[in-house]
Order: sequence, then C-alpha cells, then structure tokens
Amino acid sequence: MLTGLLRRNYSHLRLHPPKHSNFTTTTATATQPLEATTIVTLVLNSSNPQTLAQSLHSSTIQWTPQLVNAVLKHLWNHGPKALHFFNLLSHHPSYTHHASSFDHAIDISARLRDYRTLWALVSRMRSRRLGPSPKTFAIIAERYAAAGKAHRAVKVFMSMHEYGCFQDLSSFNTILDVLCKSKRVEMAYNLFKALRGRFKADCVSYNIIVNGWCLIKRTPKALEVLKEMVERGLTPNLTTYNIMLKGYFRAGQINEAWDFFLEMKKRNCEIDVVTYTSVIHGLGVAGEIKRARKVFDQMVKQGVLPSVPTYNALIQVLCKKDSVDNALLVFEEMVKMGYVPNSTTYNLVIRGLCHAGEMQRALAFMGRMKDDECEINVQTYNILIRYFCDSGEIEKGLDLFQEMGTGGCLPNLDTYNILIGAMFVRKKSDDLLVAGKLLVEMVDRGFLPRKITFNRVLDGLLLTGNQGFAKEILRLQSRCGRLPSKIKL
DNA sequence: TTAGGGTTAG
Repeated sequence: MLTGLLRRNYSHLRLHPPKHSNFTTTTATATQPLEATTIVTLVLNSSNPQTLAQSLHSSTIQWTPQLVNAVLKHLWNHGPKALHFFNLLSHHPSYTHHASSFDHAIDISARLRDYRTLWALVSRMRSRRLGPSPKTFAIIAERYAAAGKAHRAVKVFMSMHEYGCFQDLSSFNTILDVLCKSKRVEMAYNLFKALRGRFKADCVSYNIIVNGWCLIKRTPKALEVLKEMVERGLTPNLTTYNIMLKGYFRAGQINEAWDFFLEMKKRNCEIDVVTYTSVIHGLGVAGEIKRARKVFDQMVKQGVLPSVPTYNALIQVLCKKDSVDNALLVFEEMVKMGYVPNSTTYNLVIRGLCHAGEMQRALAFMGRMKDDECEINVQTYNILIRYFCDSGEIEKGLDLFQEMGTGGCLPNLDTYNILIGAMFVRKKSDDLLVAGKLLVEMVDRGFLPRKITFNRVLDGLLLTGNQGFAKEILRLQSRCGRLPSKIKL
C-alpha cells in the first residue's frame, strides 16, 4: 500500500529511466560512442538478468575495451549495476575483458567496500595473466585509504610481490602519495623514513612528503623535509618550490607566500604557469583581487601564457571576492582569446551566478555547456540543485534530479544528501516520504548514508505518522550496519 | 596512477 501511495504522489521521482527516454538529447558526452549510452540505458532498465545477458551477448554489439570502459564510467554512480554488467559480459562467448576493465571493476567494488568481490576480481585477473599491475595496486591502496583503512593500504603495498608485482621506487612513491592525499601524512612520513634507503628515495618522493605536510597546513614540517632533502644531496626542482608556495597560501601565510614568490624570481627560477596560477588563486582567496589581477597581467608580460586553470583561478576568486559580472567578463575574454572553457570553468560561473541569486542566468549557462559540447557533470547538477533547494524552489531541484536519472549523468552521494536535506524544510508530510524513497534508492545504488541521515528521516516519518515506512527504513538501516546503539529491532 | 596550478558551502 505504501509503495502505491508513493507511486501515485511521486511518480515524477522515477527510480529508473523510462524505456524510451530522450537519452541522447540530455547526455552531454558527445565524444563517447553513442552505443555506450544506449547500453547504459539498457542495463539500468533491465530487471531480468537473462534477457540482459542475451542482449549483451548478441552479435550486434561490437565489444571493445573502450566501449566496456565507457559503460563502466557511466555506471560509476550505480556500482551494483556496473558490477552486474561486468559479470554478465564476463560470460560472453567470444569477448574477454581487458586488464583496464578489470581495474575499473576493482575500483567500483572497492568503492562499494565490497572487498570480497575486489579480491576475487584480482584473482581472476591473475589467473588470466592480465595483472594485477602496479596501477591495480594503486587503485586498491587509494580506496582503502579513502575508506579510513590506511593500514590496509600499506599492507596491500607490502604484499604486492605475492601477486607477482614487484615493488619499486615508483610504487613506493605511489603509496606515499596515497597516504598523503588521504591526510595520513604522519604515517606516510614514517613509512618514508623506514624505507627510503631500500627504495632509494628520489626528488619525487621528497616532493610527495613536502606536499603532504603542506596539505595539512604544517609548513614548518614541510620546510624541515625540504632541508633534509638538500642535506641528502637532492636538488629541489620547480615542482618542489610550487608545492611550498601553494602550501604557504593554503596555510593562510600570505606574506610568507609572497616573499617566497619574490625569492623564486630573484633566484632566477624558471617560474612557470603553475607558479603564477597559485599566486593568482592564493592572493584572490585572501581578498587581494587587485594584486591577483596585477600578477595575471605580469605573467603575460613575462611571456608566460595563462592556461585554462589560470583563468579558472581568476574566475573563481572574482566570483567569491569581487562580483560575478567581473568574472563573466573574464570568461568572455578567455573565449575571445581562443581558450576552450572546461566543465570546471562553467561550474565556477554557474556557482557564482547561483550565489548571486541569478538562477535563470545559471540555467542559461548550463544550456551553453550543452551547445559547446562541454560535459555537464554531476557537480553541475549538484550546484544547481543545491541552490534551487536553498532558495525554496524545491520542485525545480527535483526536476533537475529527474533529468539526471534519464540523462547520461547519474546522481552521486552529494546529490542524495542535498535532496534529502531539502525534504525537511517545508515540513510537509509528503516530502518526508520522498526523503525515505531517496534513502532507499541511494542504498540500492551502493551509497552508504550517514547515521544522522537515517535518524533524521526516521524521526521525520514517525512525526508525520508514517510508522509503516519508518519500520522499513529501520530495517534498511540495520542492513547497512548504521543502527543507532539504543534501538533494537 | 611517480610529484605541483580550477570544482566547497556558510
């Protein structure tokens, strides 16, 4: 009965795209082969594994690793379906998976925290002599670290040789970088000190560690490592200096950053576009728009051409600290100069417009992305959905959400969190039902909601008299291992 | 996938 009620009131919130959706008109990835999006629709709509297998095994589809990888990429935000697709295709009579597709499938299982499937895939890969490669281990280590299992990441690295994959300096550097990027810098530094002799740590290894300390805003530590590097006879390069410069800005040490920049110039460092981009961004974030502009003009005079990221940096800080209209002037200027704005550029402008309350102009830019064949990504949708919801136009947010379901861009964890959060503002009982339905759907797609999300939805459903649905959610919460400690089923 | 520059909000 409950599902009937939901279907009646919220049919606009489709769980799956309709059979004959306007898939190709809403997808922005025009560079992908058309077939990939067609196959994605097929996989998303099918409920019968046998019929799906038949379709996938039919001789009309010319499978290539590129096509398989494109489909997996599209299904990235629906992990269970992605793995289902990968498995069905594993039984194809003549096609066999490429190593890169195995890497994708391993990446997806890791993100679902389905470690059993992950290691089963690694075994299959090995028995078919397709790997695992250092890249496979980089993926696995990164996912373990991102899931808060940094020790497992290190263990995986240490056991690589048991899978016929020998550790060398580059895989050592990879694990250091993985740990640093997940903010486990202390652990990375200890591993580095323990093994730097064995692997003959190079300039790259030191740069990774220096960057690690900078990422957690501990610039004195970064300087210490930099000194150590020199003492051991390694020469810092431009990358080292760019890391340090960015680190000062990130830590809010604007004067130190500026002095460091001047020092780099004085010492005739071959300052590059990355250096200038960091300075422009750093000054802008600190509110020093005029100085940022000056540096931008200066770089052109020095013969260093701005890049798309340079324009992005300037556009972002203008949106934040100046005005979106000035940012738009820069946007049009870059286009006139022959630069091709990327998704980030558009997203920055769209966010700027949303922030200024110009929702219609923001939507117009989304249309311009389509015209320019620029990929509309999940961030683009998330920005617009968030601001529509924040400004009380929840229906428009839901419309965009629905467009995602039928387009080539599936919602991610952020999308669900934004929308579920928005379902509480109107204090409408029906909204809570939608929140519950979104919660069910996100779990179905392999996302793990936070405990607080479950609790809020549960409270809401109980308060609005939806005891039945609340019970269903509670069971779901239990299955996800997110049960509050006090409650027993 | 061996290192550095745009995506995040209040």
